[in-house]
Amino acid sequence: MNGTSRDAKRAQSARRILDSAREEFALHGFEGATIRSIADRAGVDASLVMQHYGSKASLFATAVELPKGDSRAATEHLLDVLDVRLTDLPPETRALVRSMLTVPQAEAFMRAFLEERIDNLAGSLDGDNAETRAVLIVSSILGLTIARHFLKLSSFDTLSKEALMSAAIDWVNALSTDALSTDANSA
Amino acid sequence: MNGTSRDAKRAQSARRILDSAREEFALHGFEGATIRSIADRAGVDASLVMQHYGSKASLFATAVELPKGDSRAATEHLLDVLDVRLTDLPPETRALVRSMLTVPQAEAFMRAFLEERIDNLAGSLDGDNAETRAVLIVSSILGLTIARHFLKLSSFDTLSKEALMSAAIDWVNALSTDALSTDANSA
DNA sequence: CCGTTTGCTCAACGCTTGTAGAGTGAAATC
DNA sequence: GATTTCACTCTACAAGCGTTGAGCAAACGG
Repeated sequence: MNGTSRDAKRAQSARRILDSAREEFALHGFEGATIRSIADRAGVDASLVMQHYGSKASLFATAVELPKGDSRAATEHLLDVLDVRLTDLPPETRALVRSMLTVPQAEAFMRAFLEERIDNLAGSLDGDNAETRAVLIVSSILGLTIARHFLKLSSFDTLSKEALMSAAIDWVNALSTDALSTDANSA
Repeated sequence: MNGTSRDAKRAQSARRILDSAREEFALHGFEGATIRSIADRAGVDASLVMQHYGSKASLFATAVELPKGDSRAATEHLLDVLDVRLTDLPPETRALVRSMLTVPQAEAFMRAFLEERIDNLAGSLDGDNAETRAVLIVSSILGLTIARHFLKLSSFDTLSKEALMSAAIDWVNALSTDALSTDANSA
């Protein structure tokens, strides 16, 4: 009448596999990570990975699934995002970003995600050119994320997180409060 | 006594292969592009690619080699960079960026490139926190480039290039002229 | 204690990949 | 015009990949 020992064991290994997948995808991307490397990391045979998740693609899809309910993106929330992006990234986010330039599926997912972010942000910005400024903000945070966590530019070791946050906040505020002129000294 | 017909033909096919390689690497990244797909695009056998460039890795290295002599990066030049990043990217740059998240070699190359850019820019900026602002500028241009040319966010279709340039210039100017306060209303 | 179920491993497949070497046919040399 | 040279193709190989199905041992239900 137990009924938990077997199921629990299966669920546990499924979880271990998923965690390993996230880490491998985060480290090496979709193509770089192999079913075997994921299985090895989980201390398990490669076949078991298939039996649990069907295919490498669907494993990636579930590994990259974001925690959900993240759709509020007002300006104040933006600072939290910025904070997170400057400190640490969860493995599922790292996995998604790592593969977005080489895997069409990940690219599409990322595009949809960022476009939603831009729409929400543009809606909560006052003044002219709301969408333009929203695009600028979201793109810049993306660039900051990549430079910091993937390219690991040495400046991020040297500079304090506080200095970066402070400058970034000022700059986001500049864009958020419509402090922009409509004319500039172009070359 | 001719001596040019054969050499010329060889040089010509080498060139065609290199162009094909750049395009394939730009489209699919290092791992996604195959020697065979490159050879096919060049209308040539896969073995010839090897005989010309030795290995896939060295082909990628030469395909990604930037035109050289691009090391001046003053603030005014920044606007040109921004302009280029918002209009079109040469295939070698696309190839490099495409693979920078999955190929360690490309990642290292990109890091070195951006760090040099940051150093130069920081040197030519006045005021406090020059390096912090330089990091912010360079990272943001990177993000803009990725969002525009790789993720192809729909906003870039809607918005005019001029509007984006104008906003981006204002914003770069804001960062360039030290118009930042050192305090902000954080959450 | 028996028969069944089932989480897991083993061994193997078909395919694609980068790469190597033999072969071919036309251009260059004499 | 015979011989050499060489740009190029053909064929093949070894390794790695995702994926599959048979088999095993432990957990279950009676």
